[in-house]
Amino acid sequence: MKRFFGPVTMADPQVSDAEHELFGGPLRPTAATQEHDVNPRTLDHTDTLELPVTGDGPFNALHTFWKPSHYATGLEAHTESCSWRTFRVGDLVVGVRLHAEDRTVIADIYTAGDFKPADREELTRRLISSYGLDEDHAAFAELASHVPAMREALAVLGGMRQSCPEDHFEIAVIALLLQNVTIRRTAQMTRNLLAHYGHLVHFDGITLRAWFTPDEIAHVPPETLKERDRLGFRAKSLPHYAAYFRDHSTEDLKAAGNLMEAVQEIKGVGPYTAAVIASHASRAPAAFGIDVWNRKILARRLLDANDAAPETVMTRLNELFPGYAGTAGLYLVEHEYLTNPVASLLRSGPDALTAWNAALEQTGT
DNA sequence: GCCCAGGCCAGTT
DNA sequence: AACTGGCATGGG
Repeated sequence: MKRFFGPVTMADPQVSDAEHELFGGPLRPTAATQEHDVNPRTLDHTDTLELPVTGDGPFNALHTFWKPSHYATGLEAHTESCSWRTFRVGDLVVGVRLHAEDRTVIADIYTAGDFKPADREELTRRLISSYGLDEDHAAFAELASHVPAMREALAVLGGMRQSCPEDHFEIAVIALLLQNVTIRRTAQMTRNLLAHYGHLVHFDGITLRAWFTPDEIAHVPPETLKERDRLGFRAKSLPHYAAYFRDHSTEDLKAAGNLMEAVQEIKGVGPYTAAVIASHASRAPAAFGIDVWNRKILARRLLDANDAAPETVMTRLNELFPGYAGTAGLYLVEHEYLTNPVASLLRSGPDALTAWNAALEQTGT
């Protein structure tokens, strides 16, 4: 460990703000920040998948892969024409480079060590599902085309699908970290968890983080999550999340009669987090997790008010887009951020990649 | 100091 | 069932 400034104590555990600066956020003073050089694990090109978009309706590759409203995690990076993303497939860490040619998504796969046929099949299913490549989109497009408040969003984003490269556990953790904090705090907690328990990989010229599995974090005591990772009251919840998703496979969850109710048995999962899991990982188009952020956006766009009660907003959303509240909310929120994205596209070219990689590799463990 | 963030829970009416 | 205070933390 390199120490640039004074002693590093247990009370000085946060990761640096180097990548935060890269991602465009304001900087806090970093006088005593500890900086480590971390060697990412190199993944090799092992496969190429060609995935046709089989669902009907238009397909918008850029805005399916990249969502302007999503905060930076280091798990993915995007340029105008190409995206990189990590996936956990069982215990494997997989790097994927995505681009689209018309209605075919081409996924170059990078792994360390053996990549079995079963892994290939699982990743194929995962990619198709994560980006909704087999989902019909025409019905929503038709419905939305008749709602004036949606017209502009549909014109610019049409063909965008819900994206959720996260599995149920991963998206549940994201939603947990969003609870009752600013995005700045969410990003801080995400950086801490991924730096401390995730993986750093390098493939196709880019360095990215990868998630931890439930097994890899289930043993971490709440005190550590609170004091070292700055999770606040969420520190008590994360171990419950890890245990639940360790013990309930994706197949179990799909078989659950009512997923929204089922996951609320987890301590720290309420209506909002359950709806995020359902609408994202389970891709339920009618589910929408309403929070103080999207509530205000939807109040302006659907009710011509600066804010409104959540029930009022949900009633309006459901009456305008029956069966598609989640999809409609997605379009309106992404449109809100399109001209001023939370995490911008990477410029194409070696300089931008070099800066990106350096920021991730200097962030502490 | 006080208030608010991309909520949830346990304890009261 | 519907309210309420407390929970952690950091920025404005």
